[in-house]
Amino acid sequence: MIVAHLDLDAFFAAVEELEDPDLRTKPLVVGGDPHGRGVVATANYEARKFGIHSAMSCAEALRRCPHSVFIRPRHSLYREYSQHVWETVRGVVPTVERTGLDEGYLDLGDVAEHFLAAREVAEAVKTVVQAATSLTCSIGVASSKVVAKIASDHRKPGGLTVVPSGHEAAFLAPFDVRRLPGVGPKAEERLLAAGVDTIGALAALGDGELRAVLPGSVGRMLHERARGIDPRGLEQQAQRISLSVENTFERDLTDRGQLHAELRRMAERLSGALRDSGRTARTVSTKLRYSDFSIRTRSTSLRVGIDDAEQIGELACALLDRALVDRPGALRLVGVGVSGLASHRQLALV
DNA sequence: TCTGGGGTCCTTTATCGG
DNA sequence: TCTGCCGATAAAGGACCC
Repeated sequence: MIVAHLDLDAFFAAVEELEDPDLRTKPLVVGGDPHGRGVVATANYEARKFGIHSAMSCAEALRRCPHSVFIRPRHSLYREYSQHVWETVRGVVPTVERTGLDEGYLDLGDVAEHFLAAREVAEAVKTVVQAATSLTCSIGVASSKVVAKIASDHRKPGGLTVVPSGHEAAFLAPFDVRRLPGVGPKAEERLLAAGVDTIGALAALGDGELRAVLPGSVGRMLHERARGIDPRGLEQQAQRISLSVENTFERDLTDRGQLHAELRRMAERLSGALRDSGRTARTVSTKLRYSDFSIRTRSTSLRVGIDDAEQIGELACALLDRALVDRPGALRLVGVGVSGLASHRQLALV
């Protein structure tokens, strides 16, 4: 297997720069309101010089660089650019698995029989993407998804990193363990506490130590990936299995009338999305986030699918009330989700 | 005054019928 | 009647990703 991971550089910010070239020389933050509770979605490289990065609160970003330009994300615009990018990529490499608007895997085994040829194909992809969209990307090429993904991030922006087969473990070894996909804040904390700070150190762990630090199937999988072993192939684009809407309030809310009104607005949006796609949902879930950031969810399933805003809203409000009886308190966020989706016309009995 | 919004997948626990 | 146990399914929570 020869697979490439392609990642568009600072995608949202790069698109905004194309739309308004004056932004190119300025620190740019695409995200929420810097005076509210938003976080940074993407910062351009000018802003990153000030230590601003994704997931940072916008208030913090403003503090670090008071003359930053803040822009709200324009997702439909990014979708258009993304579509153009991936159409262009498919012109060179037909088998592609998109994993986000701005990233995906390319099957180079289809078009190159060795890593030397794969490098040239990857160069060609970068060139055509830049020519077609003026966007730059970084690409990693390797024998597995996990190695390709880390390689694409290795030399950003605009980088190309090829890891020939046989060199996977040595390539991965020096990186911080947090760089391994699947290691989030929790796993990182456990690993660091056990003195495991690099991917190489994780790879070198014995079975017993591994089970003590990261028990279960997650631990085994991460241990394998740390050695560059990753059996995943490219997948077909999967169907959506859930839809949800959520909103964080400017200030925490306790008023049930206001909360219900918010849920009903969200139900309207979900109903619209369901109807637009000709689907119904069997399960409705309500999510609550309290002032202390803890999360509760309540869900209920019906025997038949629904797409009606009234019904979804009614159920969502009832679930909220139930949750608030179990645990009263001020809420900073509520959300509604639907799952158990089925297509209208082809009610396939399984 | 920290900490978004959209998702997926996995694990644990509760519940129910046999 | 009481008590496991098994398997299925729903509900809830948690971790993670972009």
